[in-house]
Amino acid sequence: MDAERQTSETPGAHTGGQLPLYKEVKRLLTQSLAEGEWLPGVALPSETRLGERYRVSIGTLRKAIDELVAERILLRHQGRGTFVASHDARRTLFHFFHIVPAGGGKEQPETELLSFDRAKADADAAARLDIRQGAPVFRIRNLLRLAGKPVVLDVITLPAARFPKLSEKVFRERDTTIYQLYQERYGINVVRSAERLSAALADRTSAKLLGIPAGSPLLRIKRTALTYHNVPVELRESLVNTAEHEYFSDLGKT
Amino acid sequence: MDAERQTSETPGAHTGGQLPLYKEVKRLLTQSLAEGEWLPGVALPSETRLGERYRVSIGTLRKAIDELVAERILLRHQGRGTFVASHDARRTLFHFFHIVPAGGGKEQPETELLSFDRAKADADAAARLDIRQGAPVFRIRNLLRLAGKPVVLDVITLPAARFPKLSEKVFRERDTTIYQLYQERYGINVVRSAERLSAALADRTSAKLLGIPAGSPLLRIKRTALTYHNVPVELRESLVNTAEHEYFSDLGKT
DNA sequence: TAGTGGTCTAGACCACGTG
DNA sequence: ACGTGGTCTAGACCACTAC
Repeated sequence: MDAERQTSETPGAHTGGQLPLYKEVKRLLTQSLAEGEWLPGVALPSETRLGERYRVSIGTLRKAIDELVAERILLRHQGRGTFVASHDARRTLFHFFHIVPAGGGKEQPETELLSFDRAKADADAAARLDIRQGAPVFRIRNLLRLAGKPVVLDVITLPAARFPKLSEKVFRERDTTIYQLYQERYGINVVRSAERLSAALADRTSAKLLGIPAGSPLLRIKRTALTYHNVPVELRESLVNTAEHEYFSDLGKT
Repeated sequence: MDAERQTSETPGAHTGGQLPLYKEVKRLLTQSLAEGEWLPGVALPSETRLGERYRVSIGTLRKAIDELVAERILLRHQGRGTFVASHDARRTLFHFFHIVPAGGGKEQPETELLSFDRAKADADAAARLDIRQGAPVFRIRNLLRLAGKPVVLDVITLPAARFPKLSEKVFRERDTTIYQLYQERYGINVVRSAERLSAALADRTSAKLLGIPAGSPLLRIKRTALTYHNVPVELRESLVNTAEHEYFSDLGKT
């Protein structure tokens, strides 16, 4: 792999360091991804070539890629190549939008921008975004409709430092998903999210926007979206009217 | 692997069938697990021995086990062996109990049995448990306390056919987790769960049990618990007071 | 010391997608 | 026909655990 590791002459004896070689390769691959060497949607060099680049056997290289594929950071297509996962509408829907009709199936939400503001990070947001308290953030509120009916109210918090020159205009005129916007305009690829759920009652404002009586029960979702190396890039608090929809969670799924 | 597959003499040419060899090995391993050949907590034969048993190379055998480990059905311990995942209190807490204090940390819940009844499966339960409508089921209601305070109200539905001679006494006298009970008494090992969440309002009964005002918002969790081969074995509907707790969901976590 | 899983390598062949 | 990922094998050595 590197000079220190290459001292041994016998094959299969490369465990000199404490970190397995394939983990190191994975780290280097992730780093290249984070630096934008391979952009979302494009194919990586072939496994043979990557093996040569990192001076590891193809088996070791594959093991590194295996893990990135398991984390849905890379996608393999037999006969075509290995690709950087890209935020098309389908991926966002399947991996980051967990609201489904109670009956089953899955539909693409339509988004309506309600407001766009600048603000300062409070203590909680700062901690979760790993920025300092009081740092400038953008606050975006959206209303999401499913089958034409309002179902979700989103409040998004973005660290302004990572999204230079973001404006209401950009948000209003986009015709892509929000994660596609981050990706295309800022090179930020959201690869994972962690969510905490609770129940709440609709206040007057939320109720009116969602077209339900005040005091109706709502599902509250607090999400942290992460990019490569588990760096947080977005906070989102969603209020969901679960009268006709549900949040679907299936861990351990193969 | 089998006669048909062994016709080829050259190594590395075993892809005669449509299913990869390691998938077939995985299926056979899962089958042995489901049949109780290796019980929860015990070590499987060594990889070398299993490779001989299924007449595959150790690499292929390991790839089959890799997937079962990723699904948390097996556990590997370097130097000790590969073990069947077992429902001790810790595993249940970490992999099947997603309620955490809003502040963080994780605590073991105490369970109080509220009622134990026989009933007939309605259409929905029958469909989810893959049994016929009207088939006999057990219905168990539990109150779960965290740090001494009531937080969760559980209604469990079990297909009676899979749990012969289950009685209130058994449930009342257990000093283990419920999934340990299934495991030890019925040889049923819950390995995965799928959950659907929504928000609801506390009715009078629930409110009284949880010590909150009627009309308080509650998180409703509908869980299907599955054993090997994704066979459903338990339904559970939980009502959670999320005033001081949250449901934690982290898909895609490595 | 012996046995187990963990890592790494090298090479052959198969299946798929593209031209 | 060619290049890509997918499967399978065989063997060497390392790291950990138990005795």
